Amino acid sequence: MNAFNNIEKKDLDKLFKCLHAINLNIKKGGTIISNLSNTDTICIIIDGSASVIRIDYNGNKSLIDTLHKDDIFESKMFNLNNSELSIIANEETNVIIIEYGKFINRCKKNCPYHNQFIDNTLSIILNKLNDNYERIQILTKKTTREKLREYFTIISNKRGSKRFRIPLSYSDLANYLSVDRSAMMREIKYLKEDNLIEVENRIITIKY
Amino acid sequence: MNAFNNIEKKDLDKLFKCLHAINLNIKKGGTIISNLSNTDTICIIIDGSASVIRIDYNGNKSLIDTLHKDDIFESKMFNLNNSELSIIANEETNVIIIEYGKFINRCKKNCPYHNQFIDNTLSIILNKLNDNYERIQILTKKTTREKLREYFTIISNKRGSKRFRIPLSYSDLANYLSVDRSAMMREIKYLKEDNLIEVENRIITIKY
DNA sequence: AACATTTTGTTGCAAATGCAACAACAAATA
DNA sequence: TATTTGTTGTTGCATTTGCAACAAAATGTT
Repeated sequence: MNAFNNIEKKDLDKLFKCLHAINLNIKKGGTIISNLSNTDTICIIIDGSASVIRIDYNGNKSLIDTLHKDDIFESKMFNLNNSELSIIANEETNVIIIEYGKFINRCKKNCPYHNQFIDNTLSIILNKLNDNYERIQILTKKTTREKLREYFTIISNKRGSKRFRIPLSYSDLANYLSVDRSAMMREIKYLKEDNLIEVENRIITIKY
Repeated sequence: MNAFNNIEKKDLDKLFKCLHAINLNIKKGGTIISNLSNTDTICIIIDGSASVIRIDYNGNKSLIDTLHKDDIFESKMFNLNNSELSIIANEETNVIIIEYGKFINRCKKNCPYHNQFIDNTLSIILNKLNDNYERIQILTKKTTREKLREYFTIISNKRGSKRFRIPLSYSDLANYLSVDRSAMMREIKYLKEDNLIEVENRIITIKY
């Protein structure tokens, strides 16, 4: 799913004009958006990836989210009172920037492609919300074992198979689950010993 | 903020007709929506409150979210593959049910109130997304102490004061932070002893 | 007012977890 | 190809945490 799904090529140009969309190419490490408090903008990742970073009043940085191809960022999503937000490109990244007002206020003509665009955007945002609920579902589990099992069943259900490849490195998975990596590796070992899963590299098989 | 903000009373009836909106009054314990897999619906809580409950393949129930007045529920938010979802009224609750298709496909007339309604809805959803990011920000902290401090600073920033009343009982707070209640009480005691906070019932003062 | 129910405060103890530290690989880069 | 950088696997140990269990307050209900 992407924000321009089901919009014909010939209409895209019209849409971009209507939205006053700005194309940006940002090199690795470059800042896509900073200091969001003032501007209400939508940012669509065309390709590449970026990190959403929060800088609190003490100057501590924390990674809030990672944006990938087709992802949408909107300032209201991260309304982190009293702290600054930056979006930094993790690699060469192309984005489209749109002012929120231009996005939401359709012109009088009621162009079908603008409606389609809003429809797509809403879908992507609802999907993001779903991802968050999934993560909360995992993070609220008390033990590392429960977190792993919840994560594995979610992936397994998505793929429709008890055998699947996890889409993260084990280091990244530990971060996602918010547990110590070494403790997580230990727990995976125990899950294997208890014959609940099988592991070959990043391919997991659930045995129950 | 509520989904019908800035829509005039006289337009509301037209909007409801246009949306084919259904009003429901559900008594305490009653089911608002169940078995969501098939229907793509939007549910707006007019007053009362409700619990979003997930029932997994083993029949285990877990509370996913609590809906309050003005909250919006959309099935795509909880696209929990392979498990059922129910929304149960926690008290007498009035809701409005709208089919997603009717919501997103504006009629040819491009009625301003329909646009306003979509605008409002998107705002509420973005706000929900923000709430989720806040909770994830808290849940990814490793220790109970860090979770508490993160929670306190978020509330403090929202209220614009170092002294504030927490909007939850301590039992509910423990649930929200996903920590053991007794362990949390112990940690609050330590925070007091270390002179980092002051506590009078549910009023907290941050001392740094 | 009497009763039941929920919330709060506290503690000992066992279990789970983070941390530090290191070695073996694998992958990316010069 | 050599070298640097990142990932995986493992362990001992101190700390944190969940759990169980109980009493005291507070709150809600008849």
